[in-house]
Amino acid sequence: MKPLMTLVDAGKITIASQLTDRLREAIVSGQLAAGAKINLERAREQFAVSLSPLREALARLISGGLVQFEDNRGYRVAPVSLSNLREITRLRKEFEVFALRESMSAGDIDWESDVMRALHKLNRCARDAAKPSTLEQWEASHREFHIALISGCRMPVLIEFCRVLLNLNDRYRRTFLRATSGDRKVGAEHGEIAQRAVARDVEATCERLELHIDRTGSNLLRHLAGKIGP
Amino acid sequence: MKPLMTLVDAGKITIASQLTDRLREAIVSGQLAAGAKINLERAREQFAVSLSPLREALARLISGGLVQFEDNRGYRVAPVSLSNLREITRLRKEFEVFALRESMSAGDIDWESDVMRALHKLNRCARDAAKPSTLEQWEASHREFHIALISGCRMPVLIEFCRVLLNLNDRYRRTFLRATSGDRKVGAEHGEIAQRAVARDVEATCERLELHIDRTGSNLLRHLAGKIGP
DNA sequence: GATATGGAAATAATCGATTATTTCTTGGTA
DNA sequence: TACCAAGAAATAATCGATTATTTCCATATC
Repeated sequence: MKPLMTLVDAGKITIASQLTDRLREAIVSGQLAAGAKINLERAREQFAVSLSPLREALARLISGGLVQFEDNRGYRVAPVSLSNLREITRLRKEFEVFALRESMSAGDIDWESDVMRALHKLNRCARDAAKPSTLEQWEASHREFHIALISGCRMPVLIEFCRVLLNLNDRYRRTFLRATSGDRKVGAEHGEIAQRAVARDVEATCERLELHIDRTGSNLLRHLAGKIGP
Repeated sequence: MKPLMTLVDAGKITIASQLTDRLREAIVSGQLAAGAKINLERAREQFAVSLSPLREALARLISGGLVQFEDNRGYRVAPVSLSNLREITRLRKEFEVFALRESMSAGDIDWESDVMRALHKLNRCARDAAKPSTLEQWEASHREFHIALISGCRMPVLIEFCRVLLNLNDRYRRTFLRATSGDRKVGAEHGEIAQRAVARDVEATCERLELHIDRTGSNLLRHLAGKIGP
């Protein structure tokens, strides 16, 4: 019996599960390059694990769209493309706005509180381009904020879909927009969306989220086109 | 070199990949009961495979929503519930209709042809309750038809999401509606949707697909409530 | 020169055995 | 009886070694 332990770490215990998180982070952060072949032997050494948990972790990442697989040819990091980024942006608008609308209709006080908590945490994250750990912290808080917004909808499958889209989107931002300074507008947008969401100002909130996703998506597309287009 | 082989089977070669398909089919067909724990040792024997490909196949199925996993407690078949079925129906309406609308806007002649081909194949499937293989064939054709409808949208991520929802939905139908006779109305609905889709009669098509999903969903809900409710 | 062929090296896939963790059972105690 | 602890059995997780497949390269052939 180790109930305290369980409560304290509450996290992934097995190698395969830890590795799943580490690999996802490595891909989303751009540490593992888009489109790159994943050599099992080298990955095994790099992450200091054995083959079985490595394969299991990679298998789990396939349907998140971050890893591709082909029989007898192994695993590779999913490539990036303009069309993929366009689709992700389009789907985020469709799915997240739908989920947010549901949240405002079904969310209770706990949901409202979670949104405000996530907003506060996000606002308190100081991004210091010199310290990568602060960037990672901001990314985590940012993802949590967007998930918190839609978590009132009580649709676990939908939330999971949105989480997948957020991961895919974050990879583009972290890989191709790394140096960007904190873009003042974004912070203000988050605050306004959160405020109006808990106030159940449905149409205005949805409109603003859609605009927010669109604006950040277009910004990303511009940068990406500059890097892989010409 | 085996180019002919590759062309002929064009399919899954490794044990892990074949097993992924077999396990998905076993779950969707109800052969593996919803909510049931998956004992690795017994599964290993039942499917006559070794542990590594078994774990890898199960890992791949997690994010399709058919398999759940917990560290050190292993894998289990995802449970069914009224709320889960309600969510799936809701999401299918939202996303399949969205994808169909896009298809009608972006689909080319190949898309139209695929739709008509899938419709024809589906119509030619005679369901004989005495012959399970005919039921399986119908299921495959039915899934293919719904995928063909939305495949014109050119959004691979969205198509994959819809495929996941279709799998989840099919499990409910195959598990809780097995004995149902061919329900005449459904066949007519498919035909009408396909015809109007290729005619780009956007609003009428979307309306009918939404109704189709809603009707089959409600029917399922009724049956399911009768079996697990009281 | 382009293309095919054979074999070696690299890599992926699988297996059987071992280790770690959980679950079950039994016996003790308040 | 209800609760707890210790040991045993069952099960999950991991490892190292083996097998199968692909990729690469040198050579031969047209």
